[in-house]
Amino acid sequence: MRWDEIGNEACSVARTVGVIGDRWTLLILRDCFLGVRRFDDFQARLGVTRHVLADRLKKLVEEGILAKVKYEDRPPRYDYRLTDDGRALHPVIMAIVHWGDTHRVTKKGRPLLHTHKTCGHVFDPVMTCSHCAEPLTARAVEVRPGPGAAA
Amino acid sequence: MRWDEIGNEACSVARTVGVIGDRWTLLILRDCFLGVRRFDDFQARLGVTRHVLADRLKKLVEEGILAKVKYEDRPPRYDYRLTDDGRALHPVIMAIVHWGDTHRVTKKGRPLLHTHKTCGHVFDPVMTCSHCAEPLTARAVEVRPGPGAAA
DNA sequence: CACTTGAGTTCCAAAACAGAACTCACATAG
DNA sequence: CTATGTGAGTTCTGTTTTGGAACTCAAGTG
Repeated sequence: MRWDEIGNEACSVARTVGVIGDRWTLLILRDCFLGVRRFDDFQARLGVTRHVLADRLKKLVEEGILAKVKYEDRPPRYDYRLTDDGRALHPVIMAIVHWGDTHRVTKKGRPLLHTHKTCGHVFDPVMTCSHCAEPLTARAVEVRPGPGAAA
Repeated sequence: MRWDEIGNEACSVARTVGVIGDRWTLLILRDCFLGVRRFDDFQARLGVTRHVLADRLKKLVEEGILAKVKYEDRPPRYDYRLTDDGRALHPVIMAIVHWGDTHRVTKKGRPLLHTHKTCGHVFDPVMTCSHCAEPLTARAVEVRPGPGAAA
């Protein structure tokens, strides 16, 4: 399989990975959620080559994850902002952060702390069941083919 | 920045991405959670080259995400199983699946349905706050430097 | 003995990447 | 009006990483 075909797979993981399953793309998204918007800021923070950054941003725009917005007319300047589809990726980034925070800790502790504005407390993200609201564990989840399953 | 240096970054996203932030690696993990254990099964399901598959499995074992377990003595045969650290990645995969299910749907519907054994219902994963148990939104989360923040 | 299975290795050409320099449009300073 | 700076890329070159296919090895099967 090649990467330009992965969007056609039946699996939702494959289709999502086709959009965000690139090392740099995930780091770009992390920075987007931290408020980074401009080309040179991404480049300086990530240390990615400008070449690759331009390519990834273009793909994210094509996929509707980021929007290129003109923020100045003369000279024309654009920045990249999360769309609603892009913001919907927040749980993915939170899940990734949390795994790093709990399974790849350094002696110094966590690099970032998350505060929930709604309740005002520092928190960890917890994956729960939309029906009973209990925290999910891998073993408590059963997977069955759905209507869109492959033949 | 090159990939062999990313594990030293202060950011938890970077450290996690250094472990699982590869296209094939995420698909391998998806299959692990679906119960796939053997080299040839991964290869057939993913369509990845054997070369790359061997490399990714080796890295996952080195990282402690998978364990290589002998399941037959003569001839010696091994399979790959999730460790506890690996199972802790379940929320990441669930978040990815859910984004695909909701933002990259096909007319046919979802390829897989998830049932929560605890409550017996088909569900969606919901990211919630460990403190107040409310569902999280990107805008309700405030990020501040923690003890392990970079200088 | 010929064939199959599981789990990889080896080889080569094609694609992606890192690093650095270069472009372009405009703004500001001297 | 030349010199410098800024934001947002593009181009160039040499190194890595892939994709695809074939090959190996150890053991079991007909």
